[in-house]
Amino acid sequence: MRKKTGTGKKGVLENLVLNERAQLVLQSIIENYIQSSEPIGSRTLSKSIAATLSPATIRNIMSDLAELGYLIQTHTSAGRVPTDKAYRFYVNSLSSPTSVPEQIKQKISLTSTEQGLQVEGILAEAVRLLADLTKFACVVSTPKASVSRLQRIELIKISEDRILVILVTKAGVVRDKIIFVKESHSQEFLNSVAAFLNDEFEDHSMQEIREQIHQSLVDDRNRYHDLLAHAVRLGKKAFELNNPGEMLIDGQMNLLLDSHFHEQSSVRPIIDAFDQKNAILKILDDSMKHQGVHIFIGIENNSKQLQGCSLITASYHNKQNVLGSIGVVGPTSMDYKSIISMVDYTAKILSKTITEQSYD
Amino acid sequence: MRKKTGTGKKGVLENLVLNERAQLVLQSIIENYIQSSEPIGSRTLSKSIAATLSPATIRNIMSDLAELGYLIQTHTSAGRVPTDKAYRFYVNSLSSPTSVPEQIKQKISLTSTEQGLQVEGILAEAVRLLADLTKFACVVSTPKASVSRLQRIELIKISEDRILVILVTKAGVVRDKIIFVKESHSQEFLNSVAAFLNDEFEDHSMQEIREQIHQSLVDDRNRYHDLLAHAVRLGKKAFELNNPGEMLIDGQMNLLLDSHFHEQSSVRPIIDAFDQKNAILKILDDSMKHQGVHIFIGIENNSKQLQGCSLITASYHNKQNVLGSIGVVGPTSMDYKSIISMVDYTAKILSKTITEQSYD
DNA sequence: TATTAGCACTACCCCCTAATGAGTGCTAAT
DNA sequence: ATTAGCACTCATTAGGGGGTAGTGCTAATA
Repeated sequence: MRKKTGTGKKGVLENLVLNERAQLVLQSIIENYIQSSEPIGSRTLSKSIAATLSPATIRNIMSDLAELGYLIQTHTSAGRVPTDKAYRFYVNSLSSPTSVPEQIKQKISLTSTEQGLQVEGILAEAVRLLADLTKFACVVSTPKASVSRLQRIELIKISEDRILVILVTKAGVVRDKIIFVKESHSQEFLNSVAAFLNDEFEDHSMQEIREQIHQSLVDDRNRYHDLLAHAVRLGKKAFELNNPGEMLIDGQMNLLLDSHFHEQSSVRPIIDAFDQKNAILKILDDSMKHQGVHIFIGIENNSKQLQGCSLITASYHNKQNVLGSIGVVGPTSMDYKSIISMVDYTAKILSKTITEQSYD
Repeated sequence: MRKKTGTGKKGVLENLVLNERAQLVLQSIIENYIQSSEPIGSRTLSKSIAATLSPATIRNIMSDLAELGYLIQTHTSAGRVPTDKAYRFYVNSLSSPTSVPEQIKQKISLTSTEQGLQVEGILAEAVRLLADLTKFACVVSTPKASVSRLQRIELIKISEDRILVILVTKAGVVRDKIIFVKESHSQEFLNSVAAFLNDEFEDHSMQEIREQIHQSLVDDRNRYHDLLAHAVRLGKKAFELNNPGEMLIDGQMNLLLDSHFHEQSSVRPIIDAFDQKNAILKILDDSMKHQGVHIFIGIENNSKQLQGCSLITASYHNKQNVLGSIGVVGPTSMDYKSIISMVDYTAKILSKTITEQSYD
């Protein structure tokens, strides 16, 4: 801690804003640390920094930065390490995502449409790609059922008491599920029910459909209309929420092998978070609310388990709707600049690919 | 190495078969090592072993066992560690799978059928369950497309140039895929094509179907029959192999956190094997050929990457066919006895669950 | 007044050493 | 055939010293 020697002395602090030089030093520390993941000392910094400043001057600045909570020391005679607050400063100071190097752009391309894969397949390819590029763990949330709009429903009689329901959404997601019925229906009958449901609900969101069906169930008039009554009852079952695997994960292993996590124990809670899914899903959901890249740094995460890492996410969409988000989970000391641009670019390519094969 | 002192002296070796006491010692070493994963010395063993043998005697026996390749020393003055050959001996000496403790049996139950999940969902639950129980990595191969028999095919017009193909197999696997066509077909026409294909191919294996379709393509006569010609052409596309994710993996992380793998570096090749999939798939495939539990110990694996671990697998089936295998990937020093019984029991429950919801 | 050189101080890291102890192989006694 | 005894090996641990990268403070300097 640096002693203030006079009343007029202000150090790096001026109206709670870092002065320019302090910003430069902080940024330099962060960039150095991101590269080496080892505490940065004043001497090292004095060499690597653009402006010519002596180690002593830098020490003074660093001392102030430490006092303001941007830096910490692991022990007395060690160099300094950026805090989450520092990363937040750093990230905010970055403007919009920088453009991705051409050679990496070439790697980011999704070929799965050619193989007739559906959305899930495309997502799987995207998340794998991003994991390979960033060398961190990556996640992508599958399109939310509630916002997806119906393209087509099909009912197929599989056995006397089982009906296969196929739901195709405008975004190109195909969901199949089997429902059990007490009474047997002929395929012809199922066809008319399906036709009715298609007529009634095409282009409606799943959420709306469920609500309307619920409404109809309450409504007594339907009871006397045979087709309608069955349609409503089957429809209720068919549109009931089933969300198998709301997110895809890839590259978890990268975390364990990453040098930024010096100790295994620090990765453990993150792994647990992956297993439980909900904390990460929450973040992916949140990031769907606004355009562009979102950054969640360590301590800022509501989930305790995720306070040892940072997430960088971006939503993907088709022509009509925001469908989900894709993101990277890595150490707080990750290379934000390049990761941000990769996530941004990948999300854009993903959106483009999905839009191309959507049905509207 | 123990010096042979006379012509009549035989040590533990008698006609290339270990004598009873040597077997006991070896077994005891292995069981100790499985528990502690630390080299076993003669003194430790002398205490834990049932028969009363002095450390010196045990040393002699151990020396012989080492000479025969059952044990190795990490260094001169260290205790001894079982080799893969020793594990093979140990595993062979175990009779059939021992029964699973009641309290674990209760944990092994698959609830996903109640939620209307299909085969993939059941497999996912099974592999997760097994990973949780064993604390190792687990894999399961999805039913092989080639042996699955057709229950139903459905063609749904999605847009002018896209048709959604739904394949339902007797085992209850639903596969959907989108095929692209140059000329537009009406839904009615697609229905008759589907009806034709269903008539023709129900209960045939995918393999057979592909072959017959190929045959028909060569056959000139079909050219003049419009429906037939289209059916054949669409059918060809529909039945073309697409195998998204032929195996499901869970619990990879367990390996990295396991104490048996002292060094991270030893897990690396295994992780790579998971990524590449084919080596593990090969083993799962092989294990489908015979009933019961299969054990692959370290060096016995053809794949170099897998020589640092053991696999325990068992096939699962429905009433008619062997469908795939489920297995555990763990250290060569895993607790074979209990893992074997868990895999065995899980595979049986899995078979039962799948059989119940198969269509024949 | 801001910057910097100088200096005392701190604590980690690395290397060396010595002591410890678990384990072995061999031999001779039982 | 078994075991007690003994010399020997070698990993592991603890302790000590030198080196080093870093700090904070003070006083000199521009």
